[in-house]
Amino acid sequence: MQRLLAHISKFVELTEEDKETILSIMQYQQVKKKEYLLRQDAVCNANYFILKGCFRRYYIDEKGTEQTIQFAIDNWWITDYDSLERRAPSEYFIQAVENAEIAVLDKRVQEDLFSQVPAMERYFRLVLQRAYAASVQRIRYIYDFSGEERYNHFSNLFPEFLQRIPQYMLASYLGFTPEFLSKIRAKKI
Amino acid sequence: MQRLLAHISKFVELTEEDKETILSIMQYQQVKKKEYLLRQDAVCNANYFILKGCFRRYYIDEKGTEQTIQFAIDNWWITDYDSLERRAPSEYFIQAVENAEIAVLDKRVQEDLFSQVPAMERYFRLVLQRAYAASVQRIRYIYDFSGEERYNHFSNLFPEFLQRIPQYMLASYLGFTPEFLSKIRAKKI
DNA sequence: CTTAAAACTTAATCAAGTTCAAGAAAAGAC
DNA sequence: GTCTTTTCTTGAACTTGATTAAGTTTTAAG
Repeated sequence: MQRLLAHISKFVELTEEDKETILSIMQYQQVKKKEYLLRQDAVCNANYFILKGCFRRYYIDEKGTEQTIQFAIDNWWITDYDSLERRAPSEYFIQAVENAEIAVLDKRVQEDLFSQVPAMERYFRLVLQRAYAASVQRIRYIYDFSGEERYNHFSNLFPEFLQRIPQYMLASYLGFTPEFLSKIRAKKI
Repeated sequence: MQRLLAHISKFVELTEEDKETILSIMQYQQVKKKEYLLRQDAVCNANYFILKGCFRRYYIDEKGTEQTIQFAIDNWWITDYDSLERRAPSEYFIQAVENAEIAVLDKRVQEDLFSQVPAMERYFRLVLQRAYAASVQRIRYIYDFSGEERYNHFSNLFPEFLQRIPQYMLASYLGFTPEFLSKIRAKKI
């Protein structure tokens, strides 16, 4: 859980008391590969901070294919904010891509955390600001670059990551089919 | 400026004192069509709330073409969070698409606002949560639907909007060329 | 009212990526 | 270790949308 406190401390100042409050309100949890934190049609009940490992958020499209819309690794939060906030059934699955350790912030105690540690409100504002900017940047990548260019860019940024995830997950994340990814890779060799 | 207070009040509770503080810190401003709030290579100095009118955020791609990455209308905020927060030169232009009225939150007084009205920190957290969810949803639209489907969806959601903006701006926002938009429209008639 | 600039249309050609289908390789389960 | 399931590959036919270039319409300016 020290990773979580370290991450928060990069954005806001925390007293020792704040740290204890955070640790008392959030839950440490181990998650096995392929386990779910959220399934389609369920209401999302928590925000999850990844201490170690990798998760993905995906949905099933009209053709019945899984489409990965987000990957999250160490030091990222993953949730469905829309379902979490509106208490509405989610369209998404959140699944562990590999064995992982997480810190859980349950919706029912989220408000307690904000009132006891007001700095956390600021922390989430800053984290969301980054997430929003990254998401807009991703739209720009989709518009500006071809599938092959996006693959090259991704594999340069996260070379070790390529080994950890199945190609069909990466293909849908990058916005093309697994067959096309296969062809891109064939070209390199 | 009452529109701004009304919008904030939808997310958090404000006392009369809070309202006065907000009004004293934020600046009302009129903007003419085609005027800029931000230009490429400048550092973004404020977050802008649109009281009335329409703005767009765009960049110039390698081919020298303007690509509109965001539209913002009444009751939305527009800025470049990345430039604003990191104090780095922006890659974007923010321009009025039509005559507009805005409320300006200057970066230099933003912290004063948050310390005097802590509810604003929460308000921005909630606004950013929505903006982030909307941006991810947009990626999903790009992946799931064809250009024609995205145009139909947009024109059903914002029929009056189609009349207000030039087609080349909409085409780049939806992720295709003006020529292609022209073809889609020709098919309908 | 006239002219220039900005925005839009049309059509032919081309490239990027999908679909479908079949087979090969890797990874888990027993 | 073998069997089953999951993941990856290959190729042919097809679709969507980009590009280029010329012409038309609309808007704004003097």
